[in-house]
Amino acid sequence: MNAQFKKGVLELCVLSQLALKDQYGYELTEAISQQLTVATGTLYLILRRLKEDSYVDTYLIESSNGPARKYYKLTDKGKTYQTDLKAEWLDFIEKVAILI
Amino acid sequence: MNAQFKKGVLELCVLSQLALKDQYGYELTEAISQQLTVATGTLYLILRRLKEDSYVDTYLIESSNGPARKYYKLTDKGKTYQTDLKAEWLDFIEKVAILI
DNA sequence: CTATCTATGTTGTTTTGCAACATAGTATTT
DNA sequence: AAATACTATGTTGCAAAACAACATAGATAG
Repeated sequence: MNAQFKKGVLELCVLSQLALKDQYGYELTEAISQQLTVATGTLYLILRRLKEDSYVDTYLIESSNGPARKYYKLTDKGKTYQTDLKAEWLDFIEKVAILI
Repeated sequence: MNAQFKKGVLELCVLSQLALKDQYGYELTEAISQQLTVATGTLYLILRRLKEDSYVDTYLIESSNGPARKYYKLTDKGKTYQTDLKAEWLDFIEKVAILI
């Protein structure tokens, strides 16, 4: 899969998945991997960026079958960002459709 | 406009524009700028890459109002690449649509 | 006790677009 | 003649983001 296509869009995918419900990193990796190939480390980089920019908050929950899970939750700022970024994406692919 | 969204897609836009007809750099810049904001230097970098990879050939034509124009023409390899890349793009945005 | 699955994280590399700058021919205005 | 603007091509340094590879660690099955 063309790695360049994903630039910026993976972030939107993560935000949109978190808009559905709080999820932990590994869970997100599996959800997104059903559609797109993505390196495991990449998701954690995106999540760290999102937290640094206050788009998400995190909380730990114990797991019965492995290490504790770090859940990610959209902040209000994150919800706004997700809405804006999605609109920008839809506008973008429309304009590309005209060109190609 | 989100610069990251463009990664890889600008190349497809250039290839698709050249699939319509041979064009010179400045002409391509104006055509693509009608839909997407793009720095002038960026187009020339893409065109150089495409030539290095033998996706396009070039030829010079004199101009009556300015310097000579370097026209870019898709090679057979370039046509195949354009078709494949377009299919990959359409598949990609479909998968993103499921996630967001 | 070794392998496997779950789970999170770091580091170095590569690709690509952007801003800024450089060059140059032609035409128009001052 | 000089300055400005438009057309046209190109280079350089920088920043963003994904990838591959690696590191860590708890729980469980063989």
